[in-house]
Amino acid sequence: MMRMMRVFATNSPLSDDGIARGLSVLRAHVKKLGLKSSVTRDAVAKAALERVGHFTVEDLITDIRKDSTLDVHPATVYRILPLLLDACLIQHSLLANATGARYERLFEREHHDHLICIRCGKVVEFEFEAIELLQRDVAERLGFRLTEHVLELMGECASCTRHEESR
Amino acid sequence: MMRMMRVFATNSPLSDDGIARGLSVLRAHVKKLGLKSSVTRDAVAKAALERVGHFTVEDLITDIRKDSTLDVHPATVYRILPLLLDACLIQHSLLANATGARYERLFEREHHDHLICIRCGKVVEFEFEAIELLQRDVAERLGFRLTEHVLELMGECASCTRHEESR
DNA sequence: CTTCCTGCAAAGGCTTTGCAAAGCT
DNA sequence: AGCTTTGCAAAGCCTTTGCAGGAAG
Repeated sequence: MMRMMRVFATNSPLSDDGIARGLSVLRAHVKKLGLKSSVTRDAVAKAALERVGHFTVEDLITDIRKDSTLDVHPATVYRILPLLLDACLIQHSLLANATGARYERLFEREHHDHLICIRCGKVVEFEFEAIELLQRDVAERLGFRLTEHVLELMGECASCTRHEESR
Repeated sequence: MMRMMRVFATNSPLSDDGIARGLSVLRAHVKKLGLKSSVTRDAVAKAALERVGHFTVEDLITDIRKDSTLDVHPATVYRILPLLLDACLIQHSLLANATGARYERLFEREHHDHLICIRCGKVVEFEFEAIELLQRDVAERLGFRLTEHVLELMGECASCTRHEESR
């Protein structure tokens, strides 16, 4: 009962080994589809796996440019992302009010939901088992086989509330 | 305990009186901002209030064209929607995987979350108080003042599951 | 009569697509 | 050699913005 809610105040980076495992998963997935691995695909996957929080297509391109001499075209990233999604390396994350698609790493991470500060944009990740259970309960009662869910809580974080008061 | 979960299998239409009340709210809101009412604004608001489920900008334009001789330009609708949001007549609804912005009526409706069939797209609306309570609990524990939330459950509905089995 | 609203057209993001050149196996 | 992948440019959506004419108070 004590560990029902876990809080990931900071989303931790994936280890080098983890990144290597992720790349293997992608290569295997690509091969299974009868497609080919490539330097570009690996670079995009690596950039995505290295990212700590939520990211955009542009973030990936910037990162890749920073630590290699590659300059990957946006269109190419848009073509590679479905592969990463398919291979379960990343997932969509639809942070409300954000323009453009956001993603986040899924590989070797626990499921979590989001608590977003509407003032400063800070994102706290959490998992609350009781909520998960109730969600399954609702779906079942309504005759659905639950496969996925999105839960985003929006509000004002403690420090933003404080700053407001002191004004 | 018996009424903890309410299910709105069908989202019911707003009565004519309700629509009239909605329009009054909009007019008052517009006046408060020092702006002007107009035939176009009323038409957009009426179309939005009459809508039963989730809708897009294009839906509204189509509806207006259908029951009046007005032909409202998209740019105009995009300029009117913030007013409706502000006046709490409608709210954003970010059904995952949908392209383009979606809205739904908020005026004279209860809060609800969504259960979406990933096969046929059916949307069931529900409210589960226990989940709401836990959400507030999470936010509080993490120092947030909760103002809003989005919960969407995705899965396969009973009839889609049946059809699958019989294939 | 003054101010705001609307339609139109153009411009802005983000994303997708067609094509030819480059890269793998 | 035969295939996939990539970069580029163009096109596609959805949405926003500037402007001039029209409506509201």
